[in-house]
This record gives sequence, structure tokens and C-alpha cells, in this order.
Amino acid sequence: MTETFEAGDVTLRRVREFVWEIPPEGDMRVPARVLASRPLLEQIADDRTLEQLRNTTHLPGVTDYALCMPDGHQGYGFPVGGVAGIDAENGCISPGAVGYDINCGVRMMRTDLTYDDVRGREEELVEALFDAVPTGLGGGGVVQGDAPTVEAVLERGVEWALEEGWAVEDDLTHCEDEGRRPDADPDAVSQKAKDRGRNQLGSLGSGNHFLEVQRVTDTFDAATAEAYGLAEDQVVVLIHCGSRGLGHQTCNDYLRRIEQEHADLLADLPDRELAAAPAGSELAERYYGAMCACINFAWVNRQLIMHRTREVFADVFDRPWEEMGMELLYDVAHNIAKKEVHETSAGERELYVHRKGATRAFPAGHPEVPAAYRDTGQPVIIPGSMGAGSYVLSGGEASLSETFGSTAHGAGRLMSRTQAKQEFWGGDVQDGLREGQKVYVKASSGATIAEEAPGVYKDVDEVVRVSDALGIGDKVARTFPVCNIKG
DNA sequence: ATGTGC
Repeated sequence: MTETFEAGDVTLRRVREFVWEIPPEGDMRVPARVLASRPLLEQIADDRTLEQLRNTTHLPGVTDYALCMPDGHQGYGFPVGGVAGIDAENGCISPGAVGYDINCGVRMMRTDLTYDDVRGREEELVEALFDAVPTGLGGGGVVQGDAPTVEAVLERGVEWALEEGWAVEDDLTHCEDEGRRPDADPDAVSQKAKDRGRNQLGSLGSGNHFLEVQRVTDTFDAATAEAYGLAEDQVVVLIHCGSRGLGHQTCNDYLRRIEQEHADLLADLPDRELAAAPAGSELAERYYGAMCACINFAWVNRQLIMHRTREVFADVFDRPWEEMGMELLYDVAHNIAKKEVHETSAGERELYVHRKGATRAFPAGHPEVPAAYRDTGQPVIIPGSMGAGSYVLSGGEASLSETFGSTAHGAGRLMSRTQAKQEFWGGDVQDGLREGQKVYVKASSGATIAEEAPGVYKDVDEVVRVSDALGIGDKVARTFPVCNIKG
């Protein structure tokens, strides 16, 4: 008999280990799949995640199945951790299925330092980073951009940073799409969005965004770890942030326009938050071009923060950063929609692959993996919480057949920010991390520390275990925090 | 996530 899992009015049936399916019924165009262990499934049984996932199967052109990654939880319309491959010719594109923070993502920078080099100097380092990298809501960035600067960043991405001395050539070759989305259309980004972004170039923002100095605690795959330049005890830097007010404004601009101009499509959807523009429409093209421009902005944002971090390390350790092996390992987006060609049940199709809180995980040999990682598969960076550490995976062979080339993006929230602030007090969390785990955290707001307390997250080990077992993203290395700055 | 609302 088929094993089932009941959650409210949703019944999932087990397809095989870690694969659960909501069979199509009513206006569902395809099944919905959750990739999770039973404990992870139980953690999304009582919120809107499964209902939202089911809703996404109503989107025109959704292909084969809608998916929820192991770290999934409820979001705006479309679950965080959601993946949908939607036909780019006959389907649609949905801003809510990309997320408000366009190209929210992570980059990891290597160093040649070991934990011994930073131990005892955590406080000095965390203070220096906090002084150098703007955090929190509002304006102020590493760079104060004027209007032409914003245009250049939207158009050319990290190439702009290279020209301006904020990057080296190797940074481009170790970034998804070499740091530039060619489909970017800066004219499709509103003046209001550009104005908001102008003084936010090189700023972390708030919420779950952070910069963390970490040490590698484990390697699981010696050959891939070596190819990625990772070894136990090594110090690395992880940067998690997105496109700030510029991306947020762009998402909002297009949601409102799409709701108005494609009200007929919206009328057939179960949730207003899923508003989508039909493929081929002017608005679909404009949103795609604007989103790609925001992607470039976010890559530059992370680039500026990384380069500033190099300067901080040079200062603190009194050596040129080039002599400390401070190279970009990889930068990967986890809030994005991309035109990609995939093998589907209907044959080869060009899809808008929507990944919202999901990471692309292309395996070895895929032509879109940067040359540096063509033989190992794309690095997949999965940040965990301040108390649990993070993972580096490599894109798995099964990702292309199972998940449109995707895997998880983090530990996944267990509770809302409001609930977190009722459960935790920022100062206590900070003290506990420092005294218990030698993790030095500095934030511009105590509330943010409470909202991001380790206890508000699911078990990242369990999330990664599922990814690895399914063969969509394979374990390479694990890291643990040393010091962390956040909004 | 966000000049912390739709």
C-alpha cells in the first residue's frame, strides 16, 4: 500500500525515499512534489507551504511537476524553496515565483589562512568588518553611485566592477554567468528603483543577510574539495545578500502592472500573489529584462562587499590580500528565473526555470557550468544558521532529471520573524554564541539577531542529507562560523 | 526580502 502523509486538506503520497507527491486534482495542471524526509515534512505540515506549492501547479505552462526543496517554507504566493520550470514559449513568468529580493544569493571567498591565524583576533576582525561594510536597512554603500553608475551596473554587472578596480579577472570566471546576465534591460527598471539602488551599492541589508568568516570543519569528497580549493581548518568568507531596494522596487513595480494588465490570467489562479505575465507578452519580456538587470546589480553588490573584505583582511593581518589567497570560490543566485533548455516529458523545451530560495545545481559536464568547474560540477553554497554552519555541495547528476537542475538554498525557517522575537532576545543569543561556540556576532539591530537565532532554523544537516541522498547536490565540505556581521 | 502595507 502506498505510504501517505496528511497535512490539512493536502494528502501526499510517497513516490520513493524523500520524494512525496500531491497528485493532480481540480485545476492542477501537473503534480506537485516535495523533496523531504518525514521530519522535514512535519515542519511544513501546519503552515501554508503545501497549499502554496499546490497553487503553483495552476500556472500556465508549468511543466512535469512543481517542486519544493527540502528547506522549503511558506513565502509570498510561491513557497521559498520552490522550483517551477514553466514553458518560455506558451507559459508565463511570475515575479512572486522569483521573490522580492531578485538575485538574493551567496558567494564564498577562499583564504590561505587557518583557524589558528584568526583565533584570538575575532573581535578585532568583526569590528573592522562591521566598520567597513554597511549593514541594516536604508542607504549607504561601499560605493556612492550616480545615475550613470547605476546604468552601467545594471547593464554590465561585474564587468563594471572590474573596470572600476573593484574586481580582478578571476572574480568574473568564478561567478555564475561570469557576473553578467546578457539579457539585462536597464530601461525596463523604473527610475524609482534606480534611485533606491543608487546609494546601496555594496551594502548587506537586513533580515537573513550577513557576512560571515568561517572555518572549514569537514571535507566529504577529497577530490572535489581539492578542486574547489577547500581544506579542513581553512578560513573562508561567506557573503549572503541581494539587490536591496532596487530589486524589491522592481518586483513590486511588475507585480502591480501584471495584476492590472493580465487580470484575465490572474482570474484563473488561486492566489493573487502568483500574478504572472504570459510568455511572449510585452510585460513578460520587460519583467525578464528588468529582473536580469537586477541580477547584475546584486552580483556587483556582493562583489563590492567581497573586495572591501579583502581590504579589511589586508589591514588586520598586515599583508596584501593577494598573498592570502583571497579568491572567489563561487557566487550563485538563489532567487532567480532563467531561460534554460531542459529535457521534459514533452521533449526538449525552453523553460523559465523559477528558483525561489533554490540553488541551481548543474552537474559536471554541463555547458553552463563555468570552465573552472566543468569537471567537478557547479559549487552549490548552502548557508546554515549562525550556530550550525554551512555547506558547500557540488551539482548532482540527478538534478537535471529530478529538479530542473536545482537543490536547496539554506536551512529554511521554522518560525516567522515575529514569533522569533517573542522566543529570543538578541543580546542573549549573541552572548550564548560567543560563550558557547566562540562565534562573534555583531549586528546593527538586536532584533535582527533574535530573528536569526539558530533556533529559528531547521536542521541544515538534515536538509543537506536529503539533497545528497537524492543525488541533486552532493556534499563536499562543511564550515562553521568564526565571526558574523549582519543588519 | 523591504525607505518593514496593499
